[in-house]
Amino acid sequence: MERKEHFSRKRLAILEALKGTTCHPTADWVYGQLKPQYPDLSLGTVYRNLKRFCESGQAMSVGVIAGYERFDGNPAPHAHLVCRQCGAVVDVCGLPISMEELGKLSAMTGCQVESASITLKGLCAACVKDGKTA
Amino acid sequence: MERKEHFSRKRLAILEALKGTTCHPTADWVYGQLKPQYPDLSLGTVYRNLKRFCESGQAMSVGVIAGYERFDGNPAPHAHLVCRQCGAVVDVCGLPISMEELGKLSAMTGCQVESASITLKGLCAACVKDGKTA
DNA sequence: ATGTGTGCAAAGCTTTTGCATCATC
DNA sequence: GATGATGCAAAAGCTTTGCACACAT
Repeated sequence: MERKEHFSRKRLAILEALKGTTCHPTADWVYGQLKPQYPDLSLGTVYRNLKRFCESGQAMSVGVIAGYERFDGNPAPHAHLVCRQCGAVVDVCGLPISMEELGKLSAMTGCQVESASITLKGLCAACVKDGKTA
Repeated sequence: MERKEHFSRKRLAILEALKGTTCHPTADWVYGQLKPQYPDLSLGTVYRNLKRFCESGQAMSVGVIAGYERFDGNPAPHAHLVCRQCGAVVDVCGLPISMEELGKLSAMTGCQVESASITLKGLCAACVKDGKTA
């Protein structure tokens, strides 16, 4: 009993929308982005597919920020900065955690560390420029 | 107009419950923990106070894990490991990010990095021992 | 006394899910 | 023709909130 996957246009469109942006969108953002082109798109479908992508490794979740789950179509490990002012999530390169460190941690703690994610908090470049620092 | 804070017993109990555990509880866990001693405790009160503690810096949020927000009464910066099997959140010492690194990142990206949090995924020590590794 | 904290319960919100229908293989 | 995918809408579930009352100062 092989499991066949039907590659629907909408699924592909959702994946492309996700991979075509670096804004780490919410399900609703993807929905709004695709709705004009696919008027009969359903929000449930967006949720179903995003979840599917995360499980299959084609995408990942950045976590729940301000009540909304944020997704990331970039599979390469990298850090994120969450702007406390505008809520933007921006990629940050120069990940300072190595697999070596993870191995050390595993040995020290008795846990089995499989992956690490770094989340920074602060102000994004745009908000820094605005100078509206609270 | 100074703002007076009334230190109610329940508020103190909630804070103590949070600081007295390392399990990074949910609001519901705290509620269940205190309910026997405070039969008229309300879940809303737990939520209100946890939120308050986070805003005042007496506690922090570890984020939303499996649909529940997890809280941490330990103000010292440290990493967390989320067990993908049992959902436990355990503290991990030996934080490999320095303020120096954060400064570098700020300069490189134009952002203003204010704090960093590291979240590891894998198996907690207990689940490693059980050997039920999927 | 005054103003804050709480209980209760309803509302709010994102996300999930069931089922009939449609698309893909 | 089968089987997987989707639309629609209801359900689920955590969290928030309004209001009247109780408590701390």
